[in-house]
Amino acid sequence: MSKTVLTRREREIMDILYRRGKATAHEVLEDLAEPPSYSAVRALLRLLEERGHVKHTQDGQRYVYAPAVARGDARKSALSHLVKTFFAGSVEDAVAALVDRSKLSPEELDRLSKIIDRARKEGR
Amino acid sequence: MSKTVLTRREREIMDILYRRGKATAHEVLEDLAEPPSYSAVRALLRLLEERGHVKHTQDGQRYVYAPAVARGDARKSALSHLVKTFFAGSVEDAVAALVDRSKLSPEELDRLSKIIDRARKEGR
DNA sequence: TATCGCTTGCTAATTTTTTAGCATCTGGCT
DNA sequence: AGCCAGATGCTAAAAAATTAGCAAGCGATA
Repeated sequence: MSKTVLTRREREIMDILYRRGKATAHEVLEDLAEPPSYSAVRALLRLLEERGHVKHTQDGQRYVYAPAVARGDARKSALSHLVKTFFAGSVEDAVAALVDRSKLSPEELDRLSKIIDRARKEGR
Repeated sequence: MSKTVLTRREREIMDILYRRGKATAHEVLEDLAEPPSYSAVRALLRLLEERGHVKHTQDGQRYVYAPAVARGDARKSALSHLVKTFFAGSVEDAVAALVDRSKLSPEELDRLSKIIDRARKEGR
């Protein structure tokens, strides 16, 4: 398993890739808050690829980068880390914080109820 | 505003502090997966304090460190970052993933239903 | 074909992070 | 008093990350 702990810039770039799904070096550069040079971004992407965090496909003459691990898996591990770190492992508390903190529309709340009901059924 | 992006070690240490609430340098060292020297940990803690991420209180002759920003605020910002990055801003999707991914007991599911009901009432 | 605009590959230098080690202080114990 | 254990402060060295710059390839187009 490759090193899971990323450096600052690496983390920033991975986040952008997860947000966009995929991106060229230029697009990554655009999204960086305090952008370094274009060269620096390319170098980082190359490094990330070397370490297995990212893969690229060729589109015409340029590279399009995407996270190497599926969005779903990344979500799972990010969630589990967050729950462990900030909510002492309590999923319930985490959900509560999410729901409380954001103004959800009645429709969204209904859908959440459904999700919970479904979990209840699947559970037995 | 102090720099919000932490280095690798800094992030690791902050996570430990959030998990434990507070900790001495020794305790932080214990929890680190690939621990450096005790000196290194102390140096990092000092740095983190200097940059305002951490504060310490004195207990007898040793320092007890704790995150400088309240757990609640840290939760909020971690959640919001995660939702933005991995769920395209959809709180609903994030909650769904949390619920799906973890085996919750019927009691927990009931409590979640209540949380949602409450949000519904507060919403109008 | 000549050249412009875009790309990548690579290298080397700078900056930042990370680390260890030593000096020092304090409190308890013999 | 003298000594030990355990703590901090500080500094300098080592390692890693971050960056810029240059060489070179490719395709479009004048």
